[in-house]
Amino acid sequence: MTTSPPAAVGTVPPAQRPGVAWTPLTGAAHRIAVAVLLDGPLPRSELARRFDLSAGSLTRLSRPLLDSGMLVETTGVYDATSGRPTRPLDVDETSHHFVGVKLTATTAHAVLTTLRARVVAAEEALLLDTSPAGVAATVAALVRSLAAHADRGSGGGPVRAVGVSLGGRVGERGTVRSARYLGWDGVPLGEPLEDLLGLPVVVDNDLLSLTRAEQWFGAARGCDHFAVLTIGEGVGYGLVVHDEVVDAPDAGVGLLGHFPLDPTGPLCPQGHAGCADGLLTIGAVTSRAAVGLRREVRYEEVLDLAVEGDPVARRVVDDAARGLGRLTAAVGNLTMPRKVILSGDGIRLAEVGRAALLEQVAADRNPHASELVIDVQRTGFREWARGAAITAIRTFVLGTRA
Amino acid sequence: MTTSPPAAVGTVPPAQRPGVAWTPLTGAAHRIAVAVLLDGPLPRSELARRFDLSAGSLTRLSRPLLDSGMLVETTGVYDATSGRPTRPLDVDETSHHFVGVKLTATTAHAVLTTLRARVVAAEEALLLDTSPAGVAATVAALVRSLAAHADRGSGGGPVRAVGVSLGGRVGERGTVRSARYLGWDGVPLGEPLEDLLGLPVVVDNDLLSLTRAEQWFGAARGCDHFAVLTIGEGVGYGLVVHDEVVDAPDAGVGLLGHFPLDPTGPLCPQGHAGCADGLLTIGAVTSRAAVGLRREVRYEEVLDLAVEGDPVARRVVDDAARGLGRLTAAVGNLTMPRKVILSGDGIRLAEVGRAALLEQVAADRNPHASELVIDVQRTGFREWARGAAITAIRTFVLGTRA
DNA sequence: TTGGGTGAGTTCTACGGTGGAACTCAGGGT
DNA sequence: ACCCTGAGTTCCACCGTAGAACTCACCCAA
Repeated sequence: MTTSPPAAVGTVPPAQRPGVAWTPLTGAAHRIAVAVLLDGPLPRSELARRFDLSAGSLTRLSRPLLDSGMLVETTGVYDATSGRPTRPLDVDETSHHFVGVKLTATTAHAVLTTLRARVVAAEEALLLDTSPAGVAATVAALVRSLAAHADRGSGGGPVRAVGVSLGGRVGERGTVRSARYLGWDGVPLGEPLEDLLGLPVVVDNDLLSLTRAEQWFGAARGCDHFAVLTIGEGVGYGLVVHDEVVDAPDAGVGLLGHFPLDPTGPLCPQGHAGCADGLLTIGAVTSRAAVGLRREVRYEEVLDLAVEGDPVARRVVDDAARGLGRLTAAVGNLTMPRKVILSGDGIRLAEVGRAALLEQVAADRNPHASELVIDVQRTGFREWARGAAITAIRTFVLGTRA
Repeated sequence: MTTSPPAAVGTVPPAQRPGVAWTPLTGAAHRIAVAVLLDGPLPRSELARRFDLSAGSLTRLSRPLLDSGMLVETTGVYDATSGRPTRPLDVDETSHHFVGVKLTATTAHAVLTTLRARVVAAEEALLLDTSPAGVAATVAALVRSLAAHADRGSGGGPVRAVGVSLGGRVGERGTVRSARYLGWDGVPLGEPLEDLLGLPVVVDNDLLSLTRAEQWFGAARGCDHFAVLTIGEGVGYGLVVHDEVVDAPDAGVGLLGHFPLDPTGPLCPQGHAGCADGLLTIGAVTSRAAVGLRREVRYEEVLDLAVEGDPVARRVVDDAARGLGRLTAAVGNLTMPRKVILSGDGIRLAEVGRAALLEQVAADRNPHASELVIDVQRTGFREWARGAAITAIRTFVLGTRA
């Protein structure tokens, strides 16, 4: 989808070489371009080794990429070895920009990034009107504003594509099949936005988007087998095996919410005792704390109180952290990843309750199991939006949403 | 490994065409041959569609395979459609035979199979001497006996490779890195056996072997995302994602044994309450039943008593089945497979306790989750040995153990 | 200063796998 | 007897690749 040729939005793009599109590249040339994008400046010799190609083939393949300006030769980077110095190939990351928009029930968070997913600017807007047309209008306004920012930037390239992520299932051609928070069901979002903006728009599930973002430009670079767990309003889960995101029908839509963690724990609306939703989410933590503290509290306040040693907050936080540890260990035991990335808006829990978390992971892991790297990533809406931008980058570079 | 040219064992092989080996085939020809092996007779036109090749390429690619006798043209199979009838390609599965041997603490179970993993004969031998040399001698005797059987068969081809599977980690070149049941640690098994037999020998973990067997010639044919759970002396687990077995360092060595299932359940030696080992294994079921029944009982007897309505046996079986249901649901929730295959020597539990099993799976699955196919496979040692044979077939066909 | 060593990158050619056009083949339907 | 249809064949042009022979750019040592 969204294979229409990228068109600039807003003012005319600054002086830009003719440019070869990434998508129609042949197999080997495409692999080379992607490798350079992901792994920074790389000399032709390294690329030849990596893809098992001859040096001659690399010269042949890289020339049109250089001629079109898609890749550039970096200068001044020398290897420590003897022999002729390498002239590594690199991408000019500012030659293309992307906008990522993360939709929540109330707000649209947007970022402008370069081709390498470096965030250049950020904006957000309240979603006063959550009708499809209203959301599309808000998103379009954010994109236009950020695109204008990109055009004002010092010689940078225009916005090439837009990524939109939300909690819900997304089908073909940018259609939102169901989005609980927005109350949508079978709503076309990508195509109306493309019509409004004249730009390719990719709509994707927020968790799959974040997971792919970690894979390409995040904490899981170079790791072909990892999982992402997020806690916030709900519990999110993404899985990458064999260097590919697991995109099963159930992926990314919070089906882990009722994973049993502690049968003595609090009840959830569906009658489960101590399931993930009833133990780990921001709402679960604050409402448990409120019961003990006999007053309403905000999430950050509970965490602060726990740090200060308040017994109620400490207990609530540690219980939740133990639950998260159990969930992390279960993911580790059943999917056998090298790494689990803990993330989400409520993930400070994993820092405040770190001891309880690690204790539970250790208890649930087989002592003979190989080490499981647990990587806590403080993320906010900016990272979710960046994930959406990376989905747009992937579409631009790969030609598909996957 | 085991790339030495296959040599016949025992008598001279019966009249055999020159034969092209599977392994040095080029990419496309190899894919075609494997597809024909796995998916039965296939016409060239179907193969061309499947691999996105032109009809001309298919003629070119299939000719040497037919000339060498690796593939044969089947006759008399016509499509229902109009046009010229197809002449599907097939393999002559009896042109090559394989031996698979499953090692337990006390016994070596062996089967002789065709290229399509059809079991032709089976034998077993007690492992009176569990020293590496003793086991190798026993295995070699079994292989020689079955190879002689293959030679006596009506014009069938000789044994081409041998697969050995056991519970434990297996390293490079057929070295057993650790095998709890045999008390081995860093024991070379594959190479001594190759020397004894003059045949390629592949040693593999029994669970990965069984999982790959289900993938190629078992209940998971054509399914690119499934899990295998076995219960017996221990709890086994294998996972296939993106059509490839997850071969992490922890795969196949029973690390799920202490997966928490029921915190009110019985204790295991490591102090876990209600972990998988303490609830699901044959030993756990029989010892719990023995406590309630005030006498020693065998596993099958417990299951029979449960069928007859004995309250103690019923309770023990249902508790275990619920635990298995919880484990199955956890696998489903965390790895999102299309199918979970329940298997192993103790799997009759899943039939006798079917209601409790399904009830627990339903309770732990999100009601909005997509359907999870639960496939209970009554397996015995014959299937474990067949799994080992399929590992040998894979090595013969693919040239690698994976 | 100069020449050799070294590994990066280029040029050119032979080769092998591929698609596609034009063809034959073997059935069914009218 | 004729055409239609889809399977399979033959042949040729094309394209991506490896490999050999080459140049290039730097370091080092005499």
